[in-house]
Amino acid sequence: MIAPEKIRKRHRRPNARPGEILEAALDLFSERGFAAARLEDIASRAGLSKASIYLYYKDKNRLLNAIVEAMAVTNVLSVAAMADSHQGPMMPLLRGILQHLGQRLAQGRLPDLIKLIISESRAHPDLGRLYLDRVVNRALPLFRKLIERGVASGEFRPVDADLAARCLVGPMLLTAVWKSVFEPIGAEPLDSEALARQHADILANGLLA
Amino acid sequence: MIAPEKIRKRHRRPNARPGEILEAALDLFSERGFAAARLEDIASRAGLSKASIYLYYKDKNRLLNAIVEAMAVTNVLSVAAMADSHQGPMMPLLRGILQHLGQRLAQGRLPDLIKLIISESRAHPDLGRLYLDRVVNRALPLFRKLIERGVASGEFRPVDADLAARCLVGPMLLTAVWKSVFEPIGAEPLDSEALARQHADILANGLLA
Amino acid sequence: MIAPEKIRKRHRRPNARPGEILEAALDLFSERGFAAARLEDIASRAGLSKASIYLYYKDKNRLLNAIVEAMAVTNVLSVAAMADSHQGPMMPLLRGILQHLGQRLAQGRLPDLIKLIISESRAHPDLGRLYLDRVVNRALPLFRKLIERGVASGEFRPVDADLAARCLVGPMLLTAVWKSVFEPIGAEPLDSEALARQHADILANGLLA
Amino acid sequence: MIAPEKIRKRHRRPNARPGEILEAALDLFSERGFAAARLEDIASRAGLSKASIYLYYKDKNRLLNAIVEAMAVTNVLSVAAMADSHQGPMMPLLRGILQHLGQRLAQGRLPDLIKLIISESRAHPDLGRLYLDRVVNRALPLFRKLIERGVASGEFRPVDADLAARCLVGPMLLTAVWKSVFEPIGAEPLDSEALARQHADILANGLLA
DNA sequence: CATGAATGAGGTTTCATTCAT
DNA sequence: AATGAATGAAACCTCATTCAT
Repeated sequence: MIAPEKIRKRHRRPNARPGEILEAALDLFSERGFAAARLEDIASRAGLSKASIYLYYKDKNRLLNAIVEAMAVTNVLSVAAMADSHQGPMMPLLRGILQHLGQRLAQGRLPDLIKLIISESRAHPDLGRLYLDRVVNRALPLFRKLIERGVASGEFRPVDADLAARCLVGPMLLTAVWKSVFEPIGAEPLDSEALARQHADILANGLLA
Repeated sequence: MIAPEKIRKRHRRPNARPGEILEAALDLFSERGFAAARLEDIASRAGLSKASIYLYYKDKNRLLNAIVEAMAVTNVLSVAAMADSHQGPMMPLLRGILQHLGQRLAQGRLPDLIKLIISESRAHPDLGRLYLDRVVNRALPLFRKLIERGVASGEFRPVDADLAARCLVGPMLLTAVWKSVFEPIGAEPLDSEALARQHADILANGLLA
Repeated sequence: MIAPEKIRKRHRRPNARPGEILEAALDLFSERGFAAARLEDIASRAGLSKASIYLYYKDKNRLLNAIVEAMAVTNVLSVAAMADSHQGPMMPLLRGILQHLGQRLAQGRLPDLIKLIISESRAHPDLGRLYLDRVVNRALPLFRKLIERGVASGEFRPVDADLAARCLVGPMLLTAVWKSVFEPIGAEPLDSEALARQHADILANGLLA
Repeated sequence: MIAPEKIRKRHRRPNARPGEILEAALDLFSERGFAAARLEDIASRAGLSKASIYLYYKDKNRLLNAIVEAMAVTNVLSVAAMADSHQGPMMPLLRGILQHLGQRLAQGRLPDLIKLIISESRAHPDLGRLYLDRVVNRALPLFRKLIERGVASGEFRPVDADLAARCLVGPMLLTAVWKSVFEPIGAEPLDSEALARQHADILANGLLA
């Protein structure tokens, strides 16, 4: 029952610092853009001084990279785990994956991360390629293989698996963009889980009656 | 005996200047991001001096707005025109629209424009809302109505038209992002027209055999 | 009879600017040391704004290099010219050279330049080697050859010409240091021309009666 | 069973710490210049932490002063001792003094100390005046008096004793600068004892045959 | 219409110094 | 006695913007 404001500004939870900084940085980078975000604002949102950031990250660019390194892998891993442990027809698995992504898009920082990648990859190619290697080029082949499996087993019609994988991902990307770009400027919120369900439905059965 | 290119530089297509500046600005803004793009680089790519940009645009922000104002509307208009002049079942129309978008994504500056919007809307909400009003909030309802029509006529299964419209758009957005973000940093090119076709196929018939 | 303050801050004597900046920079660099000298102070002493310095010199280091490049060569050249055009015994020439150096040390910026070189060469090895190549390694051999000639002709006793050359230069260096280091903090002024004369006298005849 | 070097680190020659810090500081100050030298580097070279320096010296400036205070006096004292205990003609004494200085310049930190004084006296006038009072204004009069004695006894020709004293010192200064400034950036080493001998020779007999 | 020159404002980064342990 | 962590202050450098020609 210690009064929390008694906790010192200095030496406070030293192990939590890096993560707090990353959170604040992702906030500011996705709000203002990397170049326009001020280290000072990041610092004050993370509850420390501008100079202290440099104790944890060598410079602004490293901070950017650290965000991606810290956050990028998780989502692919969880999807891969779902796929690995799956038996039986593909469609229920795809439905499950979409539902899972719908949830992550609804709750966490994934939309902001995706927006950040889109915004900064050109100007920071290393960053972009990191994401390409660790996420995109893992996730797309994973989806592609699931679809190929479905086609091979006769569950799916013979589609181009790579293109179909992108059709699968597209609406998820749209959701991420909607939540990170348009909702903050006043667009009406999007129910990402409902969209994931509807998308799974169309994906399975098509529009035609 | 004046060197002819001297004449050209000064008196050349005087009305083309603004457009050239916008092209150069879109180049630089999508390469570096708005904040990191230097007016001087834009100027030199447009073939004039930094100070001269101010003869055409009051400041850097106006330049950004001008890009969106100049380029945003076109695509919606063409899609709307296709919809207006259409008779008969919906699916062929949707297929045509997707094919049309696939082409525009393959050729023009549309991917860069979309990337720019995604990147800068948060920091420039006016810009974002402009795009939301003029493009997003025109295009999505348009698609929604087409789908509603299909549902009403019994051509389509009873789907949530708004969500379905987003499922329709998602892969097109993914294509734009791929072309403006990942291809420039080394990802393998994406055939946007093939993807549009595959997408139309899945949209119509679903994956299931 | 034009009021001088009517002269515009902008666009004034554009060709004189680089030199004015170098003068001001040498002032501040030798007063405070390179690292401690503030660009802003240099700018204000040169009569322009901090940012304008960057129109002429890429950064602080280039400014430092430019000083040495601009000022270093002159003195060696004038000494070399005296040596080239000389006939007859060596001692009068050496006397003339010392007298010449005594004058330059009394009037110009040479002491400050030398102090700058001494102070900054370690931290800026390129700078030091530039001076070593362009000045030291030209001047010392030049003196050495004059002494060797005197020894060969029998005018001088058989001395080690290289060491003797350094004995010749030593008091001039001391003068430079005295004027740039000790006079500014209150030491009594040194008559560099008298010292040059006395030095020439001792050099010729020695102390012994 | 405590690792012995642990004991050492903590309890090792507790009184040696200040001196070790001064050595490290002189290293860094003469390598980088006072302003550019980082306390952290000094600390790590002295084998302790940045904050610990403050246990021994109040701030960076005191550290600088301490160097001069600790090291400056020694050399004058030893020279004065030589002079006091001397009998007979002056020239052998001068020769001995030069030889002695030649040795100190070859072995110890004297060149770096002199370079430091030259570099920092302007920006730290107290430091400069300290050196002026304790060293320069003791050493020069000392030499002057020796020369005056020689002149009075008829051993030396009638020279200006003050200027001659500076001629005596000049080559020693040159040696110090050479060793602290030019050798570290690649100039060929100078044999300070040989130079001292040659200098004594010229000083005694002059160049002329 | 066009631009070279100039600058004010602002951001990143560094570092001496302090504090709590 | 010793130090890891934290920060305020300051300096370099950049760049959108303006001015005079």
